[in-house]
This record gives sequence, structure tokens and C-alpha cells, in this order.
Amino acid sequence: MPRGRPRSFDKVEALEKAMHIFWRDGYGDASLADLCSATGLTKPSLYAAYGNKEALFLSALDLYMDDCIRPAIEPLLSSDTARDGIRTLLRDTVNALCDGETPLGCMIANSVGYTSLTETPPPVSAAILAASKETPNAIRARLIAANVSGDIDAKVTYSETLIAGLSTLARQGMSRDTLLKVVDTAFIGWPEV
Amino acid sequence: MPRGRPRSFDKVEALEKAMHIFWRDGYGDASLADLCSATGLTKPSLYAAYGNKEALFLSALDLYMDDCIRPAIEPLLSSDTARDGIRTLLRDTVNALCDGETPLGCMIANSVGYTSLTETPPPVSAAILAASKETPNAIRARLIAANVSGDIDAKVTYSETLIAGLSTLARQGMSRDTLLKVVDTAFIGWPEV
DNA sequence: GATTAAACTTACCGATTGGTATATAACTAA
DNA sequence: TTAGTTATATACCAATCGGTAAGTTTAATC
Repeated sequence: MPRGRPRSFDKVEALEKAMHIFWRDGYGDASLADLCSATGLTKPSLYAAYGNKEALFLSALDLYMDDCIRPAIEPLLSSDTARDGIRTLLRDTVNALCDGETPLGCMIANSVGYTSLTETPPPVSAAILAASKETPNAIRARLIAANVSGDIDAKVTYSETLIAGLSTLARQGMSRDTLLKVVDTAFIGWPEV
Repeated sequence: MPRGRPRSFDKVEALEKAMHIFWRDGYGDASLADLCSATGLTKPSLYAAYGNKEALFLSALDLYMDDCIRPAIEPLLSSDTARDGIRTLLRDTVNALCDGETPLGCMIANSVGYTSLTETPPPVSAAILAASKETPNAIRARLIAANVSGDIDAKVTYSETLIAGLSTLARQGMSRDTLLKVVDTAFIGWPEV
């Protein structure tokens, strides 16, 4: 049993609220005042529980990866073909980007857009950069495993471009149906197998 | 001849410097201190010449459209086929995004990424939104003029997605050659004529 | 019940934000 | 030369930024 006064809030629940603020506003534009009013906590409570703003963001990003990114990557490995796996990943991505319950767009892509990397603390920008590579790396691994012909790196970067663009457009309010058509269009020239 | 003391700096030259700051940092992260040190002006001089920060951004965005966007759109109208015109537009875009002399990425796409549209003044976000539609509108007009078959809107949004994604990746430091390969990959499935 | 350890509340800190009032300097027109 | 007009430099403003020092509650342990 811990010794002193028990904390009056749920730590992961509050972290989820904070994550949504970072997701919507990015690291720099998410003020402590916003984070406090979203979580219902005061600044000293936030700092006691998570450290400082930087540590809070890193925790929120961890949560985002575990909740939103990695679950979408997993089915890629068990897909029939690499093409189908990546196509499904992109369609699932669109559905996540346009989910009405969470902020528009992808938290990582939003953060990359926000960071004038000069002004963001190096640990934060490093974590964002690392996070932004997880999906492309998984796509590359899947293509290599499938032993596909052609330029694998070009296909990886092409997929990366599509994801970043889809997130940007989703953030601007483009509809889910429109973005799903974009995915269909993007795969017209992608050879089978 | 104007009456009072003549201004000691060139107004469009200073605006270009300010434009580069907004281009690199977006509206919110570009502080007046940054804008002053980049232009070499003091705050009262900036305000006397351009109004306030908001008006300065709008002027900078106008300059960007005239210098960078519209010149790239123009050749689209005189291209042999719609496909070749759009493909050339995207290749020129990549070259502009990776130009070593200007900030990485596209000023409009960067600004869209930055704006947590709640915090950006409405005139600014409206101008950004309008600017972000000029290229897609030109692409749509070209496709209509060519009377291409298939879903024109899907092709337009697909192009829009590519541009936004290319800008994001360019901002992250992806090389020009890599992004040119992305454009090649993106047009494999785009039917001729 | 006394002690101890932790969370909470209130109030504050220096730095930076966008924006401006005031005063001085530089120029033209009369 | 003088009056009128505009640009400059200095210094300041309230508001907000991330972060914290005390002091007060609330609980478990002894």
C-alpha cells in the first residue's frame, strides 16, 4: 500500500485527455492551461504525476503509439499479399484519421507539421521522428518479406507520402469517403502480388 | 515626392525576409522578435509599414502565391496532356520544396499543419485555406478541359494528397531524388491521355 | 492518537508574447 | 528658415508562457 494521500484521479484517464490536447494542438501550441482544463487537474498535480510538459508529451505519445499506431500495423504481417496488407493499412488509417471521437488527423503527422524543429525540445522532436518511422519500417519489412520485385524503397516512401497527405487533408476536414477514394486511386498502378 | 522622412529600408525586400520566417515557422510560431531580427527592423517600423502581425502574414502569403505557386500552375494550362501537365507540376513542386535557398516544404502546407485552426485568427486561416485550394482548382480545370474519363474529383484529391505529403516529407529532410521517385511511382497507374 | 508521506490549493516567479506611447531624427514644402 | 510630415529608437504595457515554493488536507503506518 502506498503511504500518503491517494491521488484523486485516474492517471491513464488523465493522460488520455492530455493526449487529445497534444493530438489537436501539437507540442508547442498545447498550453499548460489547456492541459489542466482538459484533465481537470492543476499544474502542480500534473507535474507531480508526470514530470514536466516534455515528459507528459512523451508519455502521451507512447500511449498514442500503443493505442492507435501499433494495432494498425499488426494485421500487415498476416495479410495475404503485401499489396493487400498495405492497402488495408491505408484504409484503416483513413478511418482512424476521420474518427469523430478523436481529433482530426494523425497525432504524429500533426506534430511533425507543428514542430519548427528548432523550437521543439530535442527529446520531443527525436521521439516524434522515431514514431514517424514505425509504420514505414513495418511496410518495408512486409515488402521485403514478400520479396516483391521493383524498387522497394520507392514503394515505402510513396506509402509514407500518402499517409502524411491523407492526415493533412483529414485535418482540413476532407470527408472519409473522399479520402477512401484517394486510397483506391493510389493503388490503381500498384502491381498485384 | 512623399512628404516626411523617407523609410530607410526596401519594403518588398523586408517582406521577403518576413515571408521566409512565416514559411519556416508558421503564423503562430513566428514571433515578432524573429520577424524583427530577420528583417532588421524594429517593431514600430514593422507596424508602420505593414500594419500588425496578421496583416504582415497576409502580405507575405500574397507574395508567396505570386512568386512560388502561380508560376508553377501556369505551364499546366499549356501542357500536351493533362497527365503530363500534372506530372510536371508535381516534379517542379518537389524541386521547389527541396530548394536549398528557401525553407523546406511549402509555406501553405506548413501553415496548414501549424494552425490549430482555433488559435489562428480567422482571416489568416481563411487566407491559408483559400491559398491551399488554388493548385487543386487548377488541376481540376485542366482535367475538365482535357475531358478525361473516370472520376475527376478522385484524381484531384489524389494530387492534393500527394502534394501535401511531399511537402511534409520534404520538411522532414527527405532528399529531392527520393521525392522525385515518389512522383514517378505515383503516376504509374495514371492512364495516359 | 502521534507520526509520516504524499497529494492538493494558492499564490507566485522570470521570461516572452503581441502591441504601443512618447520622444527624437530626417526629410519636403512653403 | 520654418512649419509640416513621416520614420525611427527607447521604453513600456497587460497577458500569457512553463514552472515552482509554501502551506494545507488526506490518508496509511507505528
